[in-house]
Parts: sequence; C-alpha cells; structure tokens
Amino acid sequence: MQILLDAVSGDLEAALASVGVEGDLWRRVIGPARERKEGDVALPCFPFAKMVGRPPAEIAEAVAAAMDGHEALSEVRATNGYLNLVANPAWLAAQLLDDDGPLGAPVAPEDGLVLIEHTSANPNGPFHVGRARNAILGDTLVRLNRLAGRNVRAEYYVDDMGKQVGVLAWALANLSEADVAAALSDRGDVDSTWAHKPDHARVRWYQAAQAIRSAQEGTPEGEAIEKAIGTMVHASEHGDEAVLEAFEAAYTPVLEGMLETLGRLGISFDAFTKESTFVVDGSVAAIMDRLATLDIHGEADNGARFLDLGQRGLKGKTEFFYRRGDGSSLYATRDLAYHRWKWTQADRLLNVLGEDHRLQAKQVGLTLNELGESTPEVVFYSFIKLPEGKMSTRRGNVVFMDDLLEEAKAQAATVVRDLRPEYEEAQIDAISEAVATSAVRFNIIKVSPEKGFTFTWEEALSFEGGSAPFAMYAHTRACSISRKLEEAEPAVEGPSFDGPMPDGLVDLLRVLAVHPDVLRNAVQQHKPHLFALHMLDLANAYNGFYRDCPVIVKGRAHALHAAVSERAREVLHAGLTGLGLVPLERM
RNA sequence: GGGCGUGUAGCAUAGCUGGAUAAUGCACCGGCCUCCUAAGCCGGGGAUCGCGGGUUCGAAUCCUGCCACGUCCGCCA
Repeated sequence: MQILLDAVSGDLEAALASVGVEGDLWRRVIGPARERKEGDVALPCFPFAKMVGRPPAEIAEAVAAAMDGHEALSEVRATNGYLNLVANPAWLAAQLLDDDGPLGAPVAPEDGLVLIEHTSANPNGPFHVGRARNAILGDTLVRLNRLAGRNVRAEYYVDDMGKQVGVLAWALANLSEADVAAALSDRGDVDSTWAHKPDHARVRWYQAAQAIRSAQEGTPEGEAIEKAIGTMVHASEHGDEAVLEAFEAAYTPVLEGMLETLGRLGISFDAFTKESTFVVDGSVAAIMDRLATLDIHGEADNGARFLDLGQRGLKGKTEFFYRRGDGSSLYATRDLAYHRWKWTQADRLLNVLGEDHRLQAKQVGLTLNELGESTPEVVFYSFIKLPEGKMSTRRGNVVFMDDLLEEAKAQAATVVRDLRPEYEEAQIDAISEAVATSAVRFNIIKVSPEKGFTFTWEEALSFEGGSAPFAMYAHTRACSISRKLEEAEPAVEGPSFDGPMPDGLVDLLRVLAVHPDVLRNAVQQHKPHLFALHMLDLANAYNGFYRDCPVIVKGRAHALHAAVSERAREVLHAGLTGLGLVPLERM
C-alpha cells in the first residue's frame, strides 16, 4: 500500500533510527503484509538483528513503541519479529474519496510512446483458440498500459509473404470448388453459420492445398505444385510487386474475417505493418550488408551467411542464419528490419510471442545489440492445447473462436433467461454477448502467461465464481445502487469519517487503496493476471460492503456509504474495461 | 543429446527480487432472499509446495543433481 508507506515513511525512519536501525535497508524489505488480517504494510525486523545486536522481536516492539500516533495509522503492532502497520480506515476513506487522490490520477504516466505488437497471426484461416492467448494477452497489456497513463500504439505485423500465404494464393488460383470439396471429403462442409465469413470460406482452400501437397508428395504432379509455389515464394522474398499483390488479394479477406472475430472480443489495432515493406524499401538488404561487416560474421559453403552468437553468450545452437545461399532474406532478418523501424516510431517496445519464438527472439535481440539498438521487452506465453494435442489450422483440429463465442453466448443466454425471466430478447442478447466475450477473455487472462493451458469446453464455458461474471456482477450491483441514489433523498451533510466502520467497508477501502499498486505492478512486470485476480478481490470486497453497509436508509442516502459505493463503481468500471471485460449496468 | 520454460489440496491457480500458521476459486458439506440484483453472502473439512542434497537465523521462493511435461535446436514462417 504505497499511499500509506508514503504517508508514514518519515515517522518510521525516525522511529527506526531511535532504536539504532540506520541506512535504507528497511526500504528494501518493507512491503505489503502477506495476510490482510496482519496489517497493510509489514516490516520484517530479522535483518536488523545483527546491526542492532538485539533479537528481532525486541526491535519490532521498540520501533512500535517509538512510533507516535500518525493520523494514517490505526494500529502499530509488533508480532513474531514483524512490525505491522494498519491503515486508519477514516484516513483511507478521505484519501480515496479525494478526486486528486490515488484513484484519480494515472499510476505510471510516461512521456513517449509504447508500441505493443501482438497477435500478428498468419492470415491463412479463421482465428482459433490456440492463437487467442496472444491476442487477449496483447490487448489486455495495451488496455492496462493505457489505464496506467501511458500512450500506446497497438500494432499487428502482417505476414504477407512466404510459404503460408503462398500456399493460400496458389490454392485460390488453381483449385476449383469441386477440387476443394474432393480434397476435404473426409472433413465435412464448412459450418453454415460461417459460410458468409471469408476466413472460414478461404481456409478450405488452404487446407485442401495442404492435403493435396502431402498426398502428392514425390509425384510429378506434386513436384510441379511445389515448383509453382516455390517460384511465387521466391519472388515475394525479392519484393516482386505482382506476386505481393496477388498474395495480398488472397489473404486480405481472411484477415478481415479474423479482425471481425477479434473485434467481437474488443480487440482492435492502431496500425498494421506488412512484412514485405522492409524488403521493398531496401532496409533488409542494408541490414544484411551491415551484418556482413561484423566480426562474428560467418559464411557457409553455398554463400549462406550467419552470425556466431555463441561469442555473445548464446548457448545451444549458436549460428544464426540471416541470409540464404541465393541471397534472399529470412523471416528473422526481416524481423530485424522491422524492429529497427519500430525503434524509430516509439520509445518503448513490447512484443507478445509464443514460447516457440524464444530462441528467435533471443537471436534478434542479440543481433539488434550488435547493430547498436536496444532489445525489445517480450512477454512469452505457453500454447493453448486441446486435450487431443496441439491445434493446427493445417490439420483442421482446431476450436474456432467464432464457435467458442457462439457456444458461450448460448450458454450465457440460458442463464440470463433463467435468472431474469422479465428481460426482453434484445436485452438478453446484449447481456449474453457481453458475458460470453468477457468470460472467454477472463479465463485466458487470469492465468500467468508462461503456464501451460489446456482448452476444455467445460472450463471455457464456466461462469462460476472466480470468473468474469463475478466481477461484472459486483459492478452491476454498484450501478443499481447508483440508479437508486438518483431517486433517493440526498444526504443531509457530507461524508463523515468519525462513525463506526463495518468490516465490509474497511475491507473495501483497503482493496481500493491497493488498486494503483497492483495496476503499476501488472504494467511494469507485464503480468495482467495479477490485475485480473485483483479485480476479483475488488468485486469480493464490494460484495462484502454491500452486505454490511446500506447506502440508502429509509429513502435517504448515507453520505459516506454512497460516496464509497460510487467511487468503487468507477474503479470497477475502469478496471473491467482495462481487462477488456464489458461493464454492464444490468445483468 | 543440448538450450529455455513449467511442476503448489481431487481439479484449476496465486505467491517465486528469501521472511509469520502457504492464499483463492471450482468441486464437496451446512446455513441465508417480507431487506439497495442470491451470477451473491456466511460457516466447514481438505497440501510431505515434483524428488534428493546444499546456502541461510529463516527456503514454495536462491544454488545443485535427478524426474515429469511443454517448447526450440530449418539456409521454414
């Protein structure tokens, strides 16, 4: 609880000095109490034992005795060698209700721009759940950075060249509808629900081409196909405009379909940058020339070029190839050019990448250093798997996000109909959509990115406690009270902090007080799950407040309770939005 | 084989820049709607923190060895 620490650190430092604790070691060991019942800020006194020559428990007691009553503190306790500080709820309430207080101001404002690149999925088929972690994680980071007060640009790097688009373009140009149906005869038709969506329609061409390529591997027909695709891919890598245009025509409708799905989840981008840009403008070629001059540079027999990053501390395979024998660039080389360009655009770079990119990100980072550039910050995540194994668009064992959202919406609608029989269809539809998309986001964002994740329908569709609806529900309660306040008699006087404070109120004030701390940590450490879990805490605390603190008594507003409820409603609204959850007013 | 990541109640997770009796949800058991939305609230049981060593006043947390799972080790993207 930073606000408490800031308020009392002067007193605390003096008290510590009075028992012989000098220096600023205490600033490094002081922190939030582990358990709320222990206090708000805790100082373990064990490290001072040697310095002072007394046992920790005694030091804690002596410091506690030396702390004179501070208005921000209701209690100073020494237990088990800890000094525990408990915030004075009345003081907290005054701070938190102040419009210029900790809840009113941005938490980590920075000059300059943060460029967050995320999703960047190959536009070869509908967005599936395996890709969802990147998009949801990335978008949540974008939102939380903005909530904390930073300027952010969200960017999608479009892979508009290379093999995957090449295969799609080849299929669209060479396969008839009948060819596709024949190649995919064992997979059934496209779901009629999505027949109008170009990503679902076109992915069948991609899948058919992959099936045909693998069936005809080694045959003359198969080799002709490989040659045709290879020629296009090669041309794209040399910046051939006609081929790049053909590729773009092939993938654009697919990308639009994917973006439509993402839009439903509240995910959008400020900019799209095409990979081919850096081939066409010559920056890739310039980088390859520059790399050839480095002392860690090497060349293979066929003219392919690499950097020996072992000399820069890389373990495992140390050769990083950036140029083929035929002189064309590789994906990672283009990524280098992309990053150099990104550094001209922003002051801070953040990438969201799957764990399969760990090595490459390391190689790109080390190479950027060789070029005199900084390394971007990266958030890695583990893949979402199906119980049957890894998802793959090519093999067709995927759960499409469109299907998941429809299913989640249908389940949500069942719940709404059951709980609120009086609602009209349009309202049920809007609530179900909000609950479904929020629940899907929350289920993914609440777990730490590096943790493995297996997708199950049961879990994805669970709306139980600890999920988005729980947090959203607390907000609707606050909204309900807010509406009632408009009709109630206003309070006679302003909020008074002298009266009794029920547990539910005290707990809510303490969770609110910690809100800026959690947001700052989540943003600085790129850990949105910390903020997600905190929002559950906040919802829980609001429910306790709701239980203990009537806001309207006999038709008249209770000044303090009303003010706290309104403040909590604002914080809930902002926090839910920061996670990409939809803050409904009724549900 | 090598690099990197993960391993915490039946399940899913938090805690990992060392600090208190390891926290939360689901599931399980019991209670609460003449009272601001019960998608809620209150109470209860449940853990050799993967295994073995080491460092420390103190280890889920740091070091080390082993085991399991994931991922990479393409002149693919």
